[in-house]
Amino acid sequence: MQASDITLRLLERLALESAPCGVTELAESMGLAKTTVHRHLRTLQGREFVRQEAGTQRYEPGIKLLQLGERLRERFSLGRASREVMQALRDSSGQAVTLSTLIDERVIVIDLVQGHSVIEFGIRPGTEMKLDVSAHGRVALAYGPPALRSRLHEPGHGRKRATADDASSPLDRQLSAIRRQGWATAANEVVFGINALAAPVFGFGGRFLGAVAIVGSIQYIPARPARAQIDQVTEAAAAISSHLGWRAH
Amino acid sequence: MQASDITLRLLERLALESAPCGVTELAESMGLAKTTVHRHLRTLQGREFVRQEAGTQRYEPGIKLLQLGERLRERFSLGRASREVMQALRDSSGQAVTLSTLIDERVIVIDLVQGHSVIEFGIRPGTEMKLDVSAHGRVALAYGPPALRSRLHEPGHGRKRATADDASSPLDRQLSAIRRQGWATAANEVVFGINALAAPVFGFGGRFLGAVAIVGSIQYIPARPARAQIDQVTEAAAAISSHLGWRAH
DNA sequence: GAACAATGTTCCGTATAGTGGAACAAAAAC
DNA sequence: GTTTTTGTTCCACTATACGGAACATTGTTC
Repeated sequence: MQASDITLRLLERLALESAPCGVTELAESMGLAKTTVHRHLRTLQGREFVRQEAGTQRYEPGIKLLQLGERLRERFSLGRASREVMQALRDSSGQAVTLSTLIDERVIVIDLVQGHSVIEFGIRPGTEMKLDVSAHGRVALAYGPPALRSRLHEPGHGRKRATADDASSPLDRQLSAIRRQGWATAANEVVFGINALAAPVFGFGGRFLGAVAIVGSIQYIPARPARAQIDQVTEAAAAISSHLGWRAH
Repeated sequence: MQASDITLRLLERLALESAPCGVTELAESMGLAKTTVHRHLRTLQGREFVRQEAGTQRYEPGIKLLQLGERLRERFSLGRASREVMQALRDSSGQAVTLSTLIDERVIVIDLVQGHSVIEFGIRPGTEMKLDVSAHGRVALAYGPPALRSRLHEPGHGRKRATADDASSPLDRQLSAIRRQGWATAANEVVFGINALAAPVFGFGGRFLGAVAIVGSIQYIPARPARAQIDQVTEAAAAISSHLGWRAH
């Protein structure tokens, strides 16, 4: 569907841009006629998805996207109970807290409680985490559906493995270790100098739903975290799980 | 533009719904053929704006909207400096903190720091506040561009006034009072039992940018707030202003 | 201050591309 | 097992979106 597709591309483009855009500029970079772009912008404007800056006549995203995005946060989020637990974990650990869930077999960060440190780390909600080079991703691999593991072979998703189901491969040993201890870390993997400590969240019947993690400088979250820090995270994860109807034995 | 408009309406509809929707259901409620809806959903799916639930084949919003919405927060927000100040205000006041700004002459809540109370109030980012029956709105009226005041006469925007520019009208007296004291409240106006205390934020050259407010039960924020509480809010507003390049004399 | 080069916007003919009825397959309800 | 739902495909018609060219406004340059 051509027309609608152009509209969506335009919308996305405007939202990702950090300043208002002109018609000509957009038309050239998207390989379309000025007229076409203009007509699409009008349509988007009609539903308040974009607005036109008053002084200059350039276009920028409207508040509709903000409203819809905010609405979606609640829909994807694991209930508001998780927010309270996350804030408590932030207060006790002093680090930023992230919550991820599986959407279409991809690990997506859906919520973030900023840390109290001067320098704030921003893992934007909506960000996809790599499966095997992030704490969230490794927890998902260890506790999530087996189908996830096969995604590792897809291009762009982590290191290749020699054989498809080699139980003694380094990755599988890692995952067993994660299952045994109940948590995972990823020091210097996503960003150098940063570490994350994640633990799984389960729903009714023990179904894997996602992971909570604290994220911070490796100075505060060492590669081998302290017992107390680990307990804070695993207990927070267990607290969210119990709110969602699953009590660990 | 018909096709694009249908796509946008569908997108909005799906985002506002709280559960996945079926093709037939959508088609009937929007007065379109099943075929048409299906084709549009496919297009939306192609750009990851919607996804299809695995088990049942119903449609629901994808993560794209979440990502774009999150991106917009930063764009509309008054810099990340405001977040730190807002969190500090939340900690010192114990109440939820909201930040609003003017977009197209409308007062829009763009950021929210949740309070620590057991019951959390959720003024969702993206929400538009009424001009003369909210603390944010009244601050905008008092300090914002004069054009705002004329919007009061539009239908659905607050009480009508007898004459267009009656300097001695109750509203104008209210606004003068707000300018004199530097803050506004709105007890029991938006929601009964809830009060808000707002103060203006200025940018470079003293241009009005928006307002910060604490929001909470009238039990904690009385109709006539305590001096200390007022100072907390006005000082937070001044702190944000100074980050944005305007230092009150 | 006039000539210029940008911008966003409108007009309009043409051919593409989106619409919806009817038929399809595959589940869910009875 | 039958019936009624669901999501999906096929296809002919016509509405509809595309883009070239001309327009109206702005800001720039000499």
